Amino acid sequence: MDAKQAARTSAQSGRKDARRNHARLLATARELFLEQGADASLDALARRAGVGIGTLYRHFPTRQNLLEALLTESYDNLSSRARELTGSASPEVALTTWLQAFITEVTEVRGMAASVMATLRDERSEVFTSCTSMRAAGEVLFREAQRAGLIPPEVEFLDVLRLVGAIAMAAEQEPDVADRLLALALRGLMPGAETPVPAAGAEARGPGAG
Amino acid sequence: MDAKQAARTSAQSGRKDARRNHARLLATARELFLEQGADASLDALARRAGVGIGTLYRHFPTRQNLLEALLTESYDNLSSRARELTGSASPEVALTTWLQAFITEVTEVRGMAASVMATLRDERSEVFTSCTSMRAAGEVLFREAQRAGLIPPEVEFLDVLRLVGAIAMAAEQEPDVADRLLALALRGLMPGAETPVPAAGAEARGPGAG
DNA sequence: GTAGAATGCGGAGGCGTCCCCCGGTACACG
DNA sequence: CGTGTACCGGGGGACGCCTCCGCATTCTAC
Repeated sequence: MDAKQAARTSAQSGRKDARRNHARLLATARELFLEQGADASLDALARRAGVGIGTLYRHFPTRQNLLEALLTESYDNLSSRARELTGSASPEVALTTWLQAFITEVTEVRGMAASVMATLRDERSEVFTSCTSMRAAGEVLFREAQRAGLIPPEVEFLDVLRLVGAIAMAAEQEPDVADRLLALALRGLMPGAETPVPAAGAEARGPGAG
Repeated sequence: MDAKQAARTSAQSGRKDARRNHARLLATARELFLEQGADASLDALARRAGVGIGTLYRHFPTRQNLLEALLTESYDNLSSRARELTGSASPEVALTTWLQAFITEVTEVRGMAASVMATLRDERSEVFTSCTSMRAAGEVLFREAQRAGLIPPEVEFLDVLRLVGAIAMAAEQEPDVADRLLALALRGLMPGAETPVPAAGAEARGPGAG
């Protein structure tokens, strides 16, 4: 039985104590991680939840497992948020508002943004379903903005999420820069430039510039 | 004696063995962190450097201290890189090339980007001098691009560094997205939009979008 | 209600890491 | 060459991670 199934199994197990402990651990984890960040001691978590350490590890064999369970809730929040914003008269405001919400949600627990970045690319993750839903819901907003001519057609939504996720990682250390960085990312540093970025190999003095 | 002074003292101490151990530790740290990331075991570092663990902690009381010492070298590299690129016929290529170099340099050691973000804001840091030089050298490139009309005048260079640092943090997990994210950040998601980003409080459905 | 089986619980303990601390030692200085 | 000082080394306590297994609780069948 792998980690993924372990978590799922105990969530649906017929035994009452197992379900209760599962719920208790999840709630306590959210509380503790909010206070201390995603690297809080798991021993402390078990203690605070009033549960043996063995029980914690049976329900969530890895810390990542625990984070992903919490992440699921965040993704679901963001999904409904996106649906609320869909069809807005201003696709621009809708998308930027949602991206702000993304950052806020993900920044709440210090260290969570890294997990977000991980789940964005890992298709085998426990949270893949929630993550996909969120991506789909957000992409609707994105397409609306694109249809309105606000976003160049060749931009990929996944890259946008990655960029905003990167901003969230930075914002965990310095919360007040989140808005400015998001604004900068949206407008672009060099909006008018023709060459988006030179080829990665072009580390020399610059083609045709010497 | 605080951590900052401890490191500085041993770097300049009259004693030969102290200087030798300092240099040895620094070289070994670079080697080990390149291999294993910035969270490699410090016991292992001392062992590999052929030095007692106590010596390591006297020279570098915290892991952050060690990272910052390495960071100094990176910052110095980036400074000279910027100076090489200054005055290029294409300010656009010069700046983007330098920003790429920034990401490459900072991504080399897994976990370093977080320290970079930290030193960008901490004026009391051991590396503040190097960091400031680098910022100044980079800002010359930035101003050239601004003078060429490539960058809106109200953009702040520090925010650019923060954004690129954020991309670097993300790129540590997924190196191949660095170029795409940088390109996206340079052009902007919504280059033509008028409202850069709604006020942080505007979490409602969207003004006038009722 | 009861007995047996299945499943989950709990925490001791092994391991690795971090970091403090102090007895001993090598070096600078006269 | 002698002396004091600053540095060296590593033992050891504290803590966190995770495994393992005897015991308790819950479920199921009758």
